[in-house]
Amino acid sequence: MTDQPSYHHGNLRRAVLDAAVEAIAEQGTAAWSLRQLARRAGVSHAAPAHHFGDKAGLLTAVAAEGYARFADALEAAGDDLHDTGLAYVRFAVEHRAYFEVMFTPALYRADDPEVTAARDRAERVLAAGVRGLAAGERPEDERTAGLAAWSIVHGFAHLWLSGALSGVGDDPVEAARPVIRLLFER
Amino acid sequence: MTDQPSYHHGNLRRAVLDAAVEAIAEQGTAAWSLRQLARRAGVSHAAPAHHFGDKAGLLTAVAAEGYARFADALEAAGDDLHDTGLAYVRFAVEHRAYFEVMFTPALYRADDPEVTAARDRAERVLAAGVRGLAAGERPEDERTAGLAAWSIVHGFAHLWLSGALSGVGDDPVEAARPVIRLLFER
DNA sequence: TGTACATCAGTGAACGCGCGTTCACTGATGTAC
DNA sequence: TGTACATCAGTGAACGCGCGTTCACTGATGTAC
Repeated sequence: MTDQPSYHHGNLRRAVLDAAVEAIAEQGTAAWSLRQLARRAGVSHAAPAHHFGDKAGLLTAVAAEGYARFADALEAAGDDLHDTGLAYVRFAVEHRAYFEVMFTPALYRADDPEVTAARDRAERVLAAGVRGLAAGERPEDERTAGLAAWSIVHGFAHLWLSGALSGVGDDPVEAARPVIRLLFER
Repeated sequence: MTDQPSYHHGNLRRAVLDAAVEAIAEQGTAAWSLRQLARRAGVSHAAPAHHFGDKAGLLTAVAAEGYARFADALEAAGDDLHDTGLAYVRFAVEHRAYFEVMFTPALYRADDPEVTAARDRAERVLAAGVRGLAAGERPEDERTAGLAAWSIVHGFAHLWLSGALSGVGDDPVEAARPVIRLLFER
């Protein structure tokens, strides 16, 4: 996340992170090695370990960056919970590598402070959206509404990523629109 | 799936499958090898490959068995879509290894006939539940209702498995109840 | 401005290890006569 | 019922390979004087 310019060969940290995201998007979260990433990034095979320690360290950086970008995307969607929901689905689809790592905590150190800070920020954006919509309801109803909203967008996104929604067309964000509307506009 | 009694050492195929499910539940879908499974099952290291060919073959068998058990669980829940939804969440929580493999098609051969047959059966149960509930509505509304129902239970289950719903208590099935109710009973 | 030194990102050869795969084999079961 | 043979699930030694890790190094940059 610190994104310092590196000394000898441009920004190696950035290059390795990008290679990781690329490899995960192509091959999933399992089928890659630090050496493969180094080859992809055009650096020595020892460089990734030098920067990140091990795979979990690298994936922790991916998760932290992912949650930060995710929070940015949700914030940019504005105050309407529908739009926040669509932004949630759009992020998952457009950044599937980040999304898959973020929601597979067995892969990384989920208690890393940078990760928890970025994740908390994303959750605060979602919670604010729900509060705006369920204002005046009883606290437990607001909580249920929040869980329902989170579940429906997350479920839609994950089902689409897993290929289960093949009959839904090639624009998952548009396909999500009536589904999200159904939850709150009746 | 065929579950034939094996010749020399009891049911080796079954033993390897059980070891795989156990290992995946403990360590995730990535951090295991065929040799490790063989050790866990107490068989020679060549046995898993003998039966399943490779990791993808083994995971294809896990996915097929998972979808079959999943369809059984949904069928057993009866005609009420709420109960089907709760059964969906319960299956994910109680059989997380199967569930995670099933919805990560990059891990296995998703076009395997046994897999597609079991998956189609599960989807038919879900579709029937939605039809019972959305009867008389326009086709596209029924489709939207089906997507919404599937998304909300899948999202809740996946969020819980990923540890994101830590504030929800230790009984995810009970916690899912009001969330599912919110979708259809207003 | 110039020189000498310290720092440290990144290198690359070397290592030991667990992996998947191969392959000749063993031995229990099923079948033919 | 007994014998001889075929089948094939499962074994275990051996292989070559890519992996993560170590470690002495290189060389560009930053700093002190």
